[in-house]
Amino acid sequence: MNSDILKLERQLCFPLYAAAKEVVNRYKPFLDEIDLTYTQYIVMMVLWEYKSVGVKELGKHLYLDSGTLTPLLKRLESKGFVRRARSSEDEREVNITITETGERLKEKAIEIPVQMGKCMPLSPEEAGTLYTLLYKLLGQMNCEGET
Amino acid sequence: MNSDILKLERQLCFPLYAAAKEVVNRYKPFLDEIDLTYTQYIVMMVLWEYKSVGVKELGKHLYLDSGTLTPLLKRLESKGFVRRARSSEDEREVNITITETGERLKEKAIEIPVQMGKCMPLSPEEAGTLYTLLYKLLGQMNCEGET
DNA sequence: TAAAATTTAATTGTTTAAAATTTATTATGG
DNA sequence: CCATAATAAATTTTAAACAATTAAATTTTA
Repeated sequence: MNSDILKLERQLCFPLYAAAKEVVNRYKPFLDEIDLTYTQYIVMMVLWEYKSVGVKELGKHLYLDSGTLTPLLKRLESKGFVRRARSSEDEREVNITITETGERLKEKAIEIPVQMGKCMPLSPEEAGTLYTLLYKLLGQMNCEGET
Repeated sequence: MNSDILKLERQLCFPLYAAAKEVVNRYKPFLDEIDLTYTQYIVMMVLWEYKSVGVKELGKHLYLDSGTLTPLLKRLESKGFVRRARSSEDEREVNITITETGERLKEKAIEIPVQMGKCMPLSPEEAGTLYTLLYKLLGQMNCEGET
């Protein structure tokens, strides 16, 4: 009757799931100030870096698909941070381009990682280890080969 | 112009957020077989261990509130895995009790952590380190004292 | 004891997330 | 050239998550 296997505290998935939620929650007060949700924030991060990307490409960066991105990008567009336009070369593609307003948002956002860093109860070495392990997990997880 | 700070690959939050989603996704094919979502699965884990808990207590275990749990528990009840009943001592409280059907589900679920373990591209030591760091993060995160 | 404060779930509204389907466009094989 | 494949985004559906509010019950306190 080895049913300890199913205890919550034996799972690795649970602290991962819970910690991710908690961290996203800690961002909330800071993100509220610039009128972004966490997911909108990471979309903006990609745009601050690349200025213009297709929805598909954006999804590849963020591990998200059009079902999540389409409505989210429409909200970002209605806030004026982003412009959506079908590509002229390939009309199946929609290009997302950052606006001037979106660019200016970056100046306010720059403080967020700084503030959040202060909340992290991990040493730089621990944070580095965590980062490495998470990317290893993210990149190599495999239950009967896919994507 | 130090704007590298806002690059996606400089963030710790992002691999955490993305890895959590990926891991939950990997559970899906296994959980589909026993007709549970991931969140329903962790609720059942608590119930397999404690048999009966209040909504409040359940939320404390899982870092969830009644806004998430109430509809989820109603779904579990309609599947027959759980019974909901107001406490007679304190009628504000709702007690969640596992049913016989819910108990039997455990026998099928027992294979899931075993299967998932095989997908983990981490050594036992790495998994242990990750586990420790995640719980440290979960327990000690603090941006101007709260909960 | 009566009123105020607190606690507990439930409800409502918004956003995120993924699967499945649909629609439009582009690429390709015969 | 055309029928068919494949691709890209959008839409729909179901579920989760959280904030804010409401409603009911219990405790505190005046």
